[in-house]
Amino acid sequence: MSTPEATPAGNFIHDIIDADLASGKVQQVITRFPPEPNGYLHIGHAKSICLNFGIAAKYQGRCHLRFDDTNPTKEEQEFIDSIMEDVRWLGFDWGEHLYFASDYFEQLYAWAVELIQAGKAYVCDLSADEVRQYRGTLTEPGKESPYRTRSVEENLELFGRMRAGEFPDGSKTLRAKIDMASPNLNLRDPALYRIRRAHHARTGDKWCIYPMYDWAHGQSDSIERITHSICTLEFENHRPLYDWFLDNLPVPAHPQQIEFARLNLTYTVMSKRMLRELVETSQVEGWDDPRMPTLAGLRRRGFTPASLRAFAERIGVSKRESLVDVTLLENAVRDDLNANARRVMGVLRPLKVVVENWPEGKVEQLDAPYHPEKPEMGSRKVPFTRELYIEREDFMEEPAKKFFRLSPGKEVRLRWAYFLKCESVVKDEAGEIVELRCTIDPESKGGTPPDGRKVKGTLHWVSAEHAVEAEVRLYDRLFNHENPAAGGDYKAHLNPSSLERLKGRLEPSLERAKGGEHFQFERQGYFFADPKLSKDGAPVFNRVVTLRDTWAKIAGKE
RNA sequence: UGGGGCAUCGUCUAAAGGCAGGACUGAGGACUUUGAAUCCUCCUAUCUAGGUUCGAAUCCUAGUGCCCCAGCCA
Repeated sequence: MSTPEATPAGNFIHDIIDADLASGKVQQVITRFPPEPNGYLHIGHAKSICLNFGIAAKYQGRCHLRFDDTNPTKEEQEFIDSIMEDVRWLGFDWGEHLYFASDYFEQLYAWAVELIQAGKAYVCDLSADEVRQYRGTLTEPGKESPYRTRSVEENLELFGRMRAGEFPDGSKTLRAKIDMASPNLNLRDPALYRIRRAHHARTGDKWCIYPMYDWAHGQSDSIERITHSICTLEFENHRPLYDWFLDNLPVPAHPQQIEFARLNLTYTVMSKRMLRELVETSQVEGWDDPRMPTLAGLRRRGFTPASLRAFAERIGVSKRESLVDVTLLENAVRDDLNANARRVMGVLRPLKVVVENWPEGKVEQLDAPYHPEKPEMGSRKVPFTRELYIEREDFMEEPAKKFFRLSPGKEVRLRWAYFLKCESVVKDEAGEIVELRCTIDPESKGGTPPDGRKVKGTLHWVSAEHAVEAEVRLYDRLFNHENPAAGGDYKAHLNPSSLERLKGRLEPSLERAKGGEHFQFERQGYFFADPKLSKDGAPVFNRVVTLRDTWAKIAGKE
């Protein structure tokens, strides 16, 4: 069991566990994360993973990884693999406690037989349509199935033949005999088994009957001696059924189901259906597209496991449905990368600068520290030459109020280099600025002139001759609506400019950047060398998140 | 309209009858070789109406609003 960081800050589930420990109801806390392998994990799952593994760590218990693989028509090995990879990447370790609900199929079958013997389950021949008719509605009770009164012997025989494959798919179900008049629809004789000739990723063609979620989940929890079975709010209505099974079966333990509110994040969608649709309709480049809220996507974008854990910690856990502001996530990754990412310089939209008083051909290697607060991170050399690029938006011919970057006659500092003064502006026939003629103060080498004069602006820059050209991908939110799933047509809210690809001019050290490395491009944001796209000597950078931009705020107000 | 849940700053989330606290956001300032980071200051909340109580976010009553449930999905 790994424990990434100490994580107190309690929630209502911790309170329940504290009470159970205090009363002696449980000695060791055991939780589980139970994904269905029918899709990729997303940040909502990360909340659950952090909760369950976090509890195990806090109480020195353990957390199992259990795949809820009871529906072979939807589940695939690809998803099993990706889920394990994602949980590990997030920083959690289930040790030897990897389980599959399908491991329990035999035991589940035996319990079903016992339920039949106890007169509490029966084989029903109603079609799916008929079952729906018989179920009643929210306000009216259901009708009992005509097959409800079959004898134990007949049920046993029929159930055995269901398993043996004697009946066609969908022709029969095994149902619990509970109460067709219950106001809780889950208790109106729920199906336990359906007949489905489908190849299962783990059991192959051994079975043609498969257990339903409700029948499998609680018993699986019990087999694994889970003490606290934590799930999302929509399963609250299932808890009476969860308990009914455990109360009516000779199970080894009766775990406690606890529900919490799932995560919703602004400017994205979280439903598996919608995410799948985005992938299948090529709105994104795949499950791991850096704009996706999947763990694979966030990982490729450059989010760190620590930042996701910190985010989970900050949003807390409760039963209130909420829509968490995505800036919380963005700030979590800024915090992590601010502390740990090397600073480098890269110009995204270049504007040429000619330093008139710098000799042609002269190259000076200047020392530039990698982190302003962590000298132990070392430094690299950046070449200074007569022709440079600066950021286009760092120059204004007619400066706005409070603009203290470069403009005609004004002086700024080039980071780690010299003070630079703009002498004149060169334009093309169309009136576009194509070049700046400037001079530097040779006395100001390193960035501090001996006369002690100050400048308000410091600019990043790169030597034109030495610049490495690399693809830089500027990612923005996938949707331009705070809650795209709310209205119905979420695709109408897709942000058309969620990806901008451009050719950056980067400082030479970046040519050696390896896929998987993080950087701060100073004054721009945090970037990540895409592990999938980067090649040796040809990195591709994803923008994880911009830096906070006070200037944009000021400029926006003017 | 049956049943199950949930209502606290803009957003999340604490407070188990005793000063409504924290984080993020926002506003202002200090510092700054990143308009970043850091530091300081400040603003903003108990769904409504009654009741119990010396005292209510918390207990009671009656409302209101939102979410979930009619898969042989999970």
